[in-house]
Amino acid sequence: MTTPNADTPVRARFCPSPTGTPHVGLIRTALFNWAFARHTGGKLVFRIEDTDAARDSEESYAAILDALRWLGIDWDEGPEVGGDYGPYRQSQRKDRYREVIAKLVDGGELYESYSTPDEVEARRRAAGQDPKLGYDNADRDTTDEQRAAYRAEGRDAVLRLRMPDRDITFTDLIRGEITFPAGSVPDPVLVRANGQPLYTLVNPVDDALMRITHVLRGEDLLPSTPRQIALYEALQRVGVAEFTPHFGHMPLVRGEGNKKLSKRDPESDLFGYRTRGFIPEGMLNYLALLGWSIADDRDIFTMDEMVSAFDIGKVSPNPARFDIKKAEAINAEHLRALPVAEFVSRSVPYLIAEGLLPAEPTAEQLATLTAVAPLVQERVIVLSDTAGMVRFLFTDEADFAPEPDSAAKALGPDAKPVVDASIEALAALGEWTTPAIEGALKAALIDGLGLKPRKAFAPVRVATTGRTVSPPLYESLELLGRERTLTRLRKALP
RNA sequence: GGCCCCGUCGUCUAGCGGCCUAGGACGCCGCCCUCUCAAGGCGGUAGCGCGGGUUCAAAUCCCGUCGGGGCUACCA
Repeated sequence: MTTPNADTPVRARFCPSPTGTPHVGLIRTALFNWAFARHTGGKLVFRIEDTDAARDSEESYAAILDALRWLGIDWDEGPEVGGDYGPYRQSQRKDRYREVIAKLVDGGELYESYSTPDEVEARRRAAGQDPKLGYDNADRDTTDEQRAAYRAEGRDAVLRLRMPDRDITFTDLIRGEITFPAGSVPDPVLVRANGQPLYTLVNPVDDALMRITHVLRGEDLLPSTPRQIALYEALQRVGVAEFTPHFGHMPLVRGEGNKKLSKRDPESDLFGYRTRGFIPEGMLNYLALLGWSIADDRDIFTMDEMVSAFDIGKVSPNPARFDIKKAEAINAEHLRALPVAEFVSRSVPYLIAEGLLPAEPTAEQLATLTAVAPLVQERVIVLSDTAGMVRFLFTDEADFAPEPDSAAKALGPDAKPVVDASIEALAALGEWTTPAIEGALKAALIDGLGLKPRKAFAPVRVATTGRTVSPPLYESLELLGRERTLTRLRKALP
């Protein structure tokens, strides 16, 4: 088979069909194509495969663009950026398909098939075979007379590609040599009876017209490769394609229970992660780990690092399980690596969503947030966690109340002496600073009441921050201010 | 059923014939640090599916077997 010359510039592509919300497996495919294109200095072509009007939606199309832009996966040709091989939405390429179909028909590469699915199944059963075997190539040699008879009956024909009568072998970029025996792939339908081209036709045709050199896609498409190779060869014979691209089949992303992560599975929803506060750096880094590794002793890296190190040949052929714990750990690492100002600005939308901040936070609110940010940054794994950590700073006294579980643990009757002593010590405090607060509380509770630190600070923490888990106590109190601290301590116990 | 792919700790992986009494990461457990929780540090747990070959030597090569997965539409 004719493959691209080694010096042909790389043209990879990402071609989702806009059905449903973006799936993490789909994004992983986009990421690897992107990294491959960037690493090789080639182009990434982005094409929308919207040939199924019944399933495609404009919302889904917009969601895919949103997803790629959020993640920073950019494309060189495609929707909204244009390019020399457009249009890049298949729904706008109908005329091209018509031309190609005509060439294939003229070249004798396609044949009319009048068998209905029911008839094929009946023939399989009659022959004692499993209907799952699919089409039986029965119409390959239909005569002109027979065709005329079918048409006279009012039947319409689909157009099928005649599969070559030989083994089809290709070298997969990830898996090595793969061979499909002759006769194991039935002649595929390329054009519907109503004249509409199918994915089986338009996907390879567009790859050919767009001069795609490398097809990197999910392993689920591996079985369709032989018929695509056969089509490429036909396209070359009729002068539409110059070569058959290289193929690389990436391992599937699995969910619980070893099955392919389904679109229906909430775990597969990319935007679910964004809503929780995964950041692009963390999401991408984790997705990259699903089948690829940058080194044997490191798994945290930036996309620049990925691009310079990426090698499609080093992608693992094994299916990978989407592990939320690991994803969270990776995200947390990237979150901690953010400059404080960046952490703050990325947290704000989540705090607004939680109702802790108004749509237009004041300078004072932002200053408070910036002050606690370093304390919370290393305690959260997703940005939405920030809300729980800073709620105590952005809640009015009238609305403030410790979380019931925490109150039950730390604000029982035996907390009274602690709270009273704390109020007394803090009210008398000269300067309201972290060291002063620490000194006052330790003197009053540890030295004064003779309590263990663990016992001493829990009531104060819960009374003022509302939770047993909070940013460091003295710093939190300093930020809260003396008046609010004392108010909360006084209201802490009935 | 047919065709194809895959098989190293629970999970993701490194490993491409000797550097492996198998390395890293997440998880989990313990210790240290400590005002809570994290972070950080230290330590631990746990794996080459099985059986044959080839070889002086196999996680690495070959065959078989078992197991898992994918595809099998006039969807993409």
